[in-house]
Amino acid sequence: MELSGYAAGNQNLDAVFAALADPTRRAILSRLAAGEASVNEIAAPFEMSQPAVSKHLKVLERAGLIERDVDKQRRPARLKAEPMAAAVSWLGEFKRFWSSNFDQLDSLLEELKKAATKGAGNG
Amino acid sequence: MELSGYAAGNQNLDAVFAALADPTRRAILSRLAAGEASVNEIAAPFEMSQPAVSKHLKVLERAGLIERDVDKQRRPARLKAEPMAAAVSWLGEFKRFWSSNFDQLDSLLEELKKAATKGAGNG
DNA sequence: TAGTTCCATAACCTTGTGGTTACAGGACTA
DNA sequence: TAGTCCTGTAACCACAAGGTTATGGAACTA
Repeated sequence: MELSGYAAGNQNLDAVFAALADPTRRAILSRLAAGEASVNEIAAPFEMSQPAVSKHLKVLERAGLIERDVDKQRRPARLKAEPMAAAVSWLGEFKRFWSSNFDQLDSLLEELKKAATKGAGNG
Repeated sequence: MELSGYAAGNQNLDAVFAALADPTRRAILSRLAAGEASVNEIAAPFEMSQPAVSKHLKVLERAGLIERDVDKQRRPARLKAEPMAAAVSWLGEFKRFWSSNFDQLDSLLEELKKAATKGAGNG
């Protein structure tokens, strides 16, 4: 049985969590939540060279957290948050250890997981 | 004021996500969800030396994900999952990008967060 | 006391990570 | 065509990560 929909790619959890472990990359993801952005736009707020940012984007891309487009000379990055669901799903197994306030979420989450596993293409 | 309960230590997210990025450490956490365990008990299922496991435990401890006890010669490790809430809270900002199935969680989660911030010591 | 078990630490090695500068190449601009 | 902008890649460096073996110390056992 196990988890069939979310948290299926246990393998990818390594890459996802590792990608999220860097504050620059988390900031990039937050920025991309507001819409896609070119490498220069992404790099602007950081005191860091453009190649460094390109490397971070590569890490995020390998984790499946972003996608790259091609718009003439620009390679805009676009948020692709689905792998986060796998991360949250894994963490969800520990919900009962966080705080009893979250216990109420447990049944709801399971219902939603079942629904997603049955019907949803989620991507 | 800021976020007092969940997601308080943005700093610590680095350590938490980094700790979770290793499959051995995730397995250790899963094992500890069933109850505290000594180093040898933890190390048993892994094809890995005891010092290697000790190192992993140190990483988990620095991330705040486990605590160590002292029971005679044993140093049992105990799950301490609160930092996971910070991780989930950060990831929660992206919920709307995962799947529309999870939209329903949004308001509920916020309510719970407010309640936890007000009253709960969560520790 | 002597031996054994449990664990931490030290020293070391290999690989990965995060940063740099230098450069190349595609696509606009004049 | 020449120049400039945007981006990726290569080469390099410092350091952290994950593993090993060796060792030492505290506590139980005989």
